[in-house]
Amino acid sequence: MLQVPFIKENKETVIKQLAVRNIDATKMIEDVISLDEDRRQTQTLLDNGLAEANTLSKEIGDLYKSGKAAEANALKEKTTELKETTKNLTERLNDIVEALNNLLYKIPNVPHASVPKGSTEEDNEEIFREGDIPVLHSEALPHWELAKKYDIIDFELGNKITGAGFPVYKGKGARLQRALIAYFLDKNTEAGYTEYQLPLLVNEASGFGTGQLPDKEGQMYHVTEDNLYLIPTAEVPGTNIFRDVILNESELPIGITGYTPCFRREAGSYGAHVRGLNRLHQFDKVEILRVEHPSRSYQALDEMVAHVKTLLIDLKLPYRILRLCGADIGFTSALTYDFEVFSTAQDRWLEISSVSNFETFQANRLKLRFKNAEGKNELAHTLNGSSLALPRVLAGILENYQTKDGIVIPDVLVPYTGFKIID
RNA sequence: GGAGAAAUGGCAGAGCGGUCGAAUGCGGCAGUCUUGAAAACUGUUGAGGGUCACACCUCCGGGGGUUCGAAUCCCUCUUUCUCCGCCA
Repeated sequence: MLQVPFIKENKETVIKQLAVRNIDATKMIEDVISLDEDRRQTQTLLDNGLAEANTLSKEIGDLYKSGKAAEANALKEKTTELKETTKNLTERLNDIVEALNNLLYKIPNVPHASVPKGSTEEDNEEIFREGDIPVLHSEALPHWELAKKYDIIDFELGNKITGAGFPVYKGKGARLQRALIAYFLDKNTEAGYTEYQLPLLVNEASGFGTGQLPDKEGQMYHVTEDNLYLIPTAEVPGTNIFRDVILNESELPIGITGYTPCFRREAGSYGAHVRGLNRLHQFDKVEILRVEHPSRSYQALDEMVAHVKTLLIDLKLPYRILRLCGADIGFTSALTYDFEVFSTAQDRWLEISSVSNFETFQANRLKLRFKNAEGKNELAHTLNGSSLALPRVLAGILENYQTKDGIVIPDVLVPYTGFKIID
């Protein structure tokens, strides 16, 4: 969430930049400012009342000690009224703070200056493209057909065991999946990220910290019995490592990577465009995540983008990078680059990574700070990105690497799979 | 799942219902000393709100209560530890 002092100091810019998301935030911003004003006034009134009560209590204590019980009792009378006032003020303050927070939760992050305005995902800006699109033989198939042909992914079996969107990977399909996970983790570790294994269920506070709660709980599976949520991405447990943490400046930057299954309800999305591996309720993803000094978070974002590029170059998959427009960028993000792999057999681009800088938006919720050079606590910047999301990479490999003899395994993966072809 | 014990500042660890934001030790930071370092000594060292800056207010796991007054008493939740049961 945005910081109130920031909103106050940059009111016009905030409104102008939120317009990039097609939001007219004028009223919300003005309400925030006036609620905050209200908050401070009420707080001051309350504080004065409490100060008076404290003084009275001390006097009463002193009077009792010196044996003047009668005078003490007289003073007690005065506290009754005071208690009533402070109680009312406390309630009023709580209401104001709640209203203020509810409002702040509704305001998305301020887009970076480079984010293009736009009304649909069509307006995302392609900034880079690399890799040759293979020319496939005439009988080339989409990946769900290939999965069936080589018996490596069983969607029907998943339907039986769980339901739609929970595929079962079999034999070389399962092994290829594991190979990709291991490969990505190794590459990320080489690039300086520390590997973590994280919980797959998170509590409410964690969901809140990264912004999935309170508004987007519909995205997550909820275990009501224990009030826990299945993670939609490793970003949630990963970033919450740093909830309520004050780092030393010297500890920055921090980079971590982790593989987790991800669970998403994806309510309401059905149809041809979600066939096969294109959109699942459970999928695997390797994530990279950073905590950065504000002064270099955009440099860090560039480094993350450069790193993800190397993975795709190594896999020899044709890809492009999009700078998301205001209509498509996530609620918590200031700037997001999406990576898409070209799926030849489907003749379409598949999103396989999303790399974002959240600036202080998450840190503010998380209370993730570092002690800066002046010895003051300052919010850090958080960033994360997929490196990479498995199913669509798998789809890309199956489709782009298919030959009449079978699916050729990309060279860099062979040490991990132990085989060179799926046939 | 059952029975007990506990939860205090970066860590360890005191704390009688009033003067406790909290002793003490360690650690951290600054300084003295030293060619430099160590040791020793001196000082300093939680977070949030508020203010131009002070003042002032809040926070001793979370929430609620008793009281003029709560880290201290009561209720409740959570977590941790020990024992039992179950178990990869």
